[in-house]
Amino acid sequence: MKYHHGNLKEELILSACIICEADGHDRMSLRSIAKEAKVSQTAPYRHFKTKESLLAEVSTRGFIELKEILQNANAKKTLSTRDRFLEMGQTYIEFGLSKRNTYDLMHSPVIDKTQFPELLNSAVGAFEELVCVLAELNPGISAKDLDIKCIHYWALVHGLVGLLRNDSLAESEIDTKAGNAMGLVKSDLRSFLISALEF
Amino acid sequence: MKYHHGNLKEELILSACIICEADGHDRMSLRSIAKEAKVSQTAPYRHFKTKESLLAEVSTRGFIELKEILQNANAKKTLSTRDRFLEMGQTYIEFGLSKRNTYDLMHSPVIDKTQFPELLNSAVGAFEELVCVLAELNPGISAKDLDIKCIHYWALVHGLVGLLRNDSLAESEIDTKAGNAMGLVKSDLRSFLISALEF
DNA sequence: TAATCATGTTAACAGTGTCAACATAGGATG
DNA sequence: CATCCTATGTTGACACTGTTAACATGATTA
Repeated sequence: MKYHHGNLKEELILSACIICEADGHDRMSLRSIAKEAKVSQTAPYRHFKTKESLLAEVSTRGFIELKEILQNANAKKTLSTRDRFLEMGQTYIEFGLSKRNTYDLMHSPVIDKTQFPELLNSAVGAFEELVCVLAELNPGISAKDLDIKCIHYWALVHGLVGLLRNDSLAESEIDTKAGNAMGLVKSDLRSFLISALEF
Repeated sequence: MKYHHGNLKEELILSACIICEADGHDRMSLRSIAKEAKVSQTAPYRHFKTKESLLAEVSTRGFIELKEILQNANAKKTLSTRDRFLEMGQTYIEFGLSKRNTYDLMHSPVIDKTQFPELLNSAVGAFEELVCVLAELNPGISAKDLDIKCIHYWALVHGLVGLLRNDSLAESEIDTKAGNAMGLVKSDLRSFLISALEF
């Protein structure tokens, strides 16, 4: 049995990604990850200065994956620009709903993005996918208006994920207007996005 | 010196509100709150079954305050419906930015809202303020379309807060498009909301 | 007055992130 | 080849956390 693991850093990150998505980043302990890699509790400290920096790595991978699937959605060249845009919106929201805990980590304030340039870059990268379609969708738009449109739609899908993530509202047994509306949107995301487009 | 505190529950909640906003809910410990109330570490457990339930109380008060300030914004009867709507949007966003940590707690998944009916009610209450203005702003709108509009704007402001909260993007030294756009929106929130209205 | 209940206390448990001190594997250097 | 250095691992410890159990006392009620 060799003393050195050989690939510990990567294995720790992968374990962290899995545990983080399974249990939520706040329930994830460095020790449990170390144990899963069959390594001592403090071994991770040879690769990550702090727990936060490991989480930053997980978050970064989340943004990278997000960027990739957004790119894929935008790469369906048989679709019209408008349809690709809708596809991207749907893709984003589905990512936020299926990778709940990872998505949560990605937007959690426990990680100070300014301290992790790579993380910041990956986050910006995902955002810029949206800029691309919107620029294509609105030829001749001024830079300022494009910026505003980007923020608008980014906020829209991001906010929508935040709301839909709240099962408490969407699936609340209390029959509130909010609950109804949420269910309505959730059941037909595409229609909602279209109507949002036409606002 | 009396053995019984007399008003411990309320004092704990108030302390929790302060500490939570100051340090963030994840850095807040029950023990520190107990210490601040000059009471033993386990005294809070006579009033709160778990830390989560104390946080739920803090969150509830956040939503109640949010509802109040939204109501206040909507109560400025000298303003047009449209201006009141804009006022509410601005109010919401400012709340999210000034009470960062509280806002974060209110939307944090660490609290399972389904387990705290009072919290759920307060959250729905705030939402319904938006429903009111939008109904007034769009007379004769169908129930379904109203629902969709509500979700749309709620998601928009909620998402915008989420993005603006990320100082990493808004104040990033990296001169990205995202950063530029964010600063643009932040500097003139009202214009942004107006343009969002006209989309 | 006596009994009960709400509300406080102390002691302890298992779990956490993190650090210091130590040990060895494997490559670089003489 | 021998030696040293650095990367990477280990053990042990610290202060802190949420939470429970067992106990004590203040206030209320019969």
